[in-house]
Amino acid sequence: MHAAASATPTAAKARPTLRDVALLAGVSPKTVSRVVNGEAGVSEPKTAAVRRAIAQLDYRPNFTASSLRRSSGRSAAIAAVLEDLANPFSAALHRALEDAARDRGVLIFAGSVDEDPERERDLIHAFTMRQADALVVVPASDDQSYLAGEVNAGTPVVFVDRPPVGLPVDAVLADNHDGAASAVHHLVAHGHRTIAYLGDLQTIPTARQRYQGFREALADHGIRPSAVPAVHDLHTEQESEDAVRRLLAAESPPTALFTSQNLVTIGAIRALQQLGRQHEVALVGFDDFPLADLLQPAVTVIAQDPSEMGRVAASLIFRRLDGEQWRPRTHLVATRLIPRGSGEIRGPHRD
Amino acid sequence: MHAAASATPTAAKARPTLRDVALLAGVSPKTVSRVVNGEAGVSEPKTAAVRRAIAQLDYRPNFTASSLRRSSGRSAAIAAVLEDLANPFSAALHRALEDAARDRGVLIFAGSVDEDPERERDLIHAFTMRQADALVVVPASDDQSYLAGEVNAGTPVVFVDRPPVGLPVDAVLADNHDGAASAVHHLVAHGHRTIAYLGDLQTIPTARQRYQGFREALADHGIRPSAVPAVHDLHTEQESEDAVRRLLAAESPPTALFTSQNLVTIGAIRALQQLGRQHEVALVGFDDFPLADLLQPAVTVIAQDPSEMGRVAASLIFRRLDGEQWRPRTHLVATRLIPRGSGEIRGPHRD
DNA sequence: AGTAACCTTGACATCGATGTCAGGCCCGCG
DNA sequence: CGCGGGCCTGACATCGATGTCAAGGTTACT
Repeated sequence: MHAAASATPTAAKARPTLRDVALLAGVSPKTVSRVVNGEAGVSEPKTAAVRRAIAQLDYRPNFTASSLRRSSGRSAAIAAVLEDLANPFSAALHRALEDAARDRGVLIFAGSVDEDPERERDLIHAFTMRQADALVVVPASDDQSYLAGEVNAGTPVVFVDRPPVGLPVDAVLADNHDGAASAVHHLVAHGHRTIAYLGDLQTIPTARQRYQGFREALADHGIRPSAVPAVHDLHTEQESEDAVRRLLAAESPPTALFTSQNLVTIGAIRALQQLGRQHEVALVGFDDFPLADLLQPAVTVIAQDPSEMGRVAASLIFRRLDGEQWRPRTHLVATRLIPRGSGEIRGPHRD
Repeated sequence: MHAAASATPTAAKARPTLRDVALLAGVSPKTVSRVVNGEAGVSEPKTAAVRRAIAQLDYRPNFTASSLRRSSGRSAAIAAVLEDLANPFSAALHRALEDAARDRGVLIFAGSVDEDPERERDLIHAFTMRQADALVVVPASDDQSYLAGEVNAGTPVVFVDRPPVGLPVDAVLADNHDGAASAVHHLVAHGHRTIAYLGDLQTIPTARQRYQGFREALADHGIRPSAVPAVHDLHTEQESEDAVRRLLAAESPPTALFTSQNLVTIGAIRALQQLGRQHEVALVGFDDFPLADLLQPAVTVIAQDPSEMGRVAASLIFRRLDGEQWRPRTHLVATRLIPRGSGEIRGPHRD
């Protein structure tokens, strides 16, 4: 008689545990544990018996159970709180983290925040409840002091792309100020004076920094920032497209555009193409994007290096996990101006 | 006297456990557990005391520990084994999974396989060791029977984009055959007969299916597949670019190109642009990509719907997790031809 | 007044694995 | 022959939390 006849037709066989292996191999659980973890001091015959049992049962250790008991308590997983998994910046960052983590057998939990502060907290909450060993965060909220507990508990935390507020942790940021300034210098050098600024939500620190760099660079050339048009809080392609249309319909329209973010850049291109003016209005966009070199004109950009930012973030994380200590600081990753055509369209001024 | 003086200057305070809360609140651990999980039957004063203690200690439940003990054993995390987190298809799929999982408080582990069968197994191994509740897999190996144990243990598994081999599980696939055929019909309808095929690695099932659809559609129009040029195993933009250059330098070059994948399409565009022939050679690419509509000419594509594929995959996963049962089957997700210009360039034939 | 039914509460075992430690065996040495 | 010292091995407690169950106190009823 089959004592425990299956309740359902497709009875799910429970996963074998270390106990099952021990029973089958005729040894104690602890000995199986030793073999699984490659500890020395198990005789040849027992080792063989255990290996046989493992193979026969297709046993796989329960990693979460073992990390519960293990002294380090490490889960060998880190969490990435990103803006949106599907956007190229986040995806490249995520990928760079993965590559760094792979070497150490560490896995990654990732989630999208979509600029929603509440979602940021929920995600981080969920990740910490699952014992993530470290956090990489692209924040959306304006205050992250709620993370102080985690940091004090020894969890390494690194902010990427945007600085932490109210929390002393490492940050890896693009050099937004310098990048924006170099865009302005480039455009001025090509004869432009009336350079419009098109920017993302002012709640986003990077947008503010870029605008700041933009203004200061203008001032360097003796141009009053208030003399050039600036449109803020553009967060979709459509909003940007509309804004560009309005700007170019004005009385003395700008001869060049500086767009402070990807979607804004693309919206601007769309507007320029529809107006047929893409070869006469200069454009420099912040942040590179795929196929920028195949458009006509190809698009001059201030390229960030999300992969490098991910590598730096990962290195900070792992060094802290390895026990290194230092005072939290900000790590700037340089940007690079890539001239491709749209930024080299000449303006009315000699320079 | 401070009994347990900190060993290191930045002493990491251990995270409080349920026991600590119980001690502080003056109740038993079990009672704390009840409050945390919202179980009924705890008196008002004790509930309040527990809540106070939780707030005071900033206690957060250890989710991995509780899922170890819990009857279901669920970890509320699912794993996504993708091709490359950084490519748009994988990223869109990942994002769709995340959105579906979010509603249920489920998190996602994701990893890139990079067409490496060994990496596929390693990743899946790592995910199952961490008790992922389900697997979403874009396979790279040519045999996944090694997953039989997981499937038997009741873990829902869904394959996406490529069919499973040697494993009876659900699959969510784009209609590659039909999509490729519709590209051919479209080009023939625009007067083309000599349509070159440019394809990815033939080891990839989708590439084979697309080629099959291509050939059969040609045959429908009385064109012998052997009469048109076909280049296989292109896996980078560069290889594709070179291949197109060679094809167009031939004696009677194709008047239209069908590119079976993203990178191949982009390499082809690059070649056409460099030759200045992008307005005379027609092109239809399989798989849509960002900014395809901003190129000149804008690129006609057979669009897949990775988000929809992700949604379908998630729905299958969660229905199985909820206990539904059915025989594994393949779910086709339709493709859509998006005419944008490059595919409507007329060829030499009337039709 | 006595007792059945209920509500709270905590003791205890347990999930799957590992840290600790002691016991049994065999070796070699004095 | 006796004893110290390795080497293997397993018993047991434990990680943080929850399932089970019974004890104790109320309440409500006959």
